[in-house]
Amino acid sequence: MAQKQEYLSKNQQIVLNLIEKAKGPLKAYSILYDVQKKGIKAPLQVYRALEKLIKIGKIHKIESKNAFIACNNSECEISKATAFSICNNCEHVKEIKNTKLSKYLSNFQDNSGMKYKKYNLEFFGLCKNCKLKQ
Amino acid sequence: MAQKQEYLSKNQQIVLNLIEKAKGPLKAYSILYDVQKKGIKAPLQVYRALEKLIKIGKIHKIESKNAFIACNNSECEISKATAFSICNNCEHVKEIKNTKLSKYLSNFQDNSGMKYKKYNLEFFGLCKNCKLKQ
DNA sequence: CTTAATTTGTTATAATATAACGTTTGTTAT
DNA sequence: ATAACAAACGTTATATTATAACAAATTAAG
Repeated sequence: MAQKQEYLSKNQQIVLNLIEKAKGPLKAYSILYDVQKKGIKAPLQVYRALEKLIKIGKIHKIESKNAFIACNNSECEISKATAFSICNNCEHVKEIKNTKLSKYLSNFQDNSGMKYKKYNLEFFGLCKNCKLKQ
Repeated sequence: MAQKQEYLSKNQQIVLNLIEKAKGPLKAYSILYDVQKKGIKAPLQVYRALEKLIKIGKIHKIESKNAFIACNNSECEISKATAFSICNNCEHVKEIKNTKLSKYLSNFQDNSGMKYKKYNLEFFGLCKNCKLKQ
């Protein structure tokens, strides 16, 4: 489980800190708003930091929400294998840690002859809390 | 396998025809451009048609590409269970038909107590063609 | 040190998507 | 057939998400 050492630049560190202390996924422009006090002024500065953080696996993008969340899972080495559960009611998002699932998907092969190097899975439903309230 | 009969409105039919005859996923504004000769003038007209077509399962959205593709799969009843393979090189997108996979994911449960009603899975890699060319 | 690569700051703009409004069309129940 | 309701329409304006292009500053490696 060797951790690839990555040195983050100032902007990358600022953005990562914010995302890591957030309760859920953050959107790019909300990140921008929050880091303006730290001197980051333009969307591109945020997007560039996000791009790098995704590349090194520190965060993931929730594609269906255009939002970004800290990686919470040692299984998804460098963002190659991601799975999330998303509550349709409260919008709560959680990264799924499940070895069987990740093995199943990482080894998945269909008849197309394509070898998959990466996947992203998003499950939708009602979380326990919201199920009770209905 | 009873087919739910759906009557499409004029705009919905125009947009669906275009998507169905396309070779791959189409983006909303490219759809708009293509259907202007048919009288559709504004983005919202396209987005409304897309929304309905997704709802009734005629098309799917490829979230990582913000693009729309015709449904090619009797397994994904009303868009509840979708899986795609996406080539990182040529951008070719194909809906995956695989009963085992869809059963596995539809029945997937983790320890969160959440019952999943819907999922979207996107696999990335190199398709057979692009693998050869490398 | 110096060369190359990465990151930065900045302005402008592209691409994607929705709000709000009033009108028209289609469906259902009488 | 018509009233009542729901769905779809057309239109304008605007919100949201993301990237292009360029020059300067910083950092890593030979």
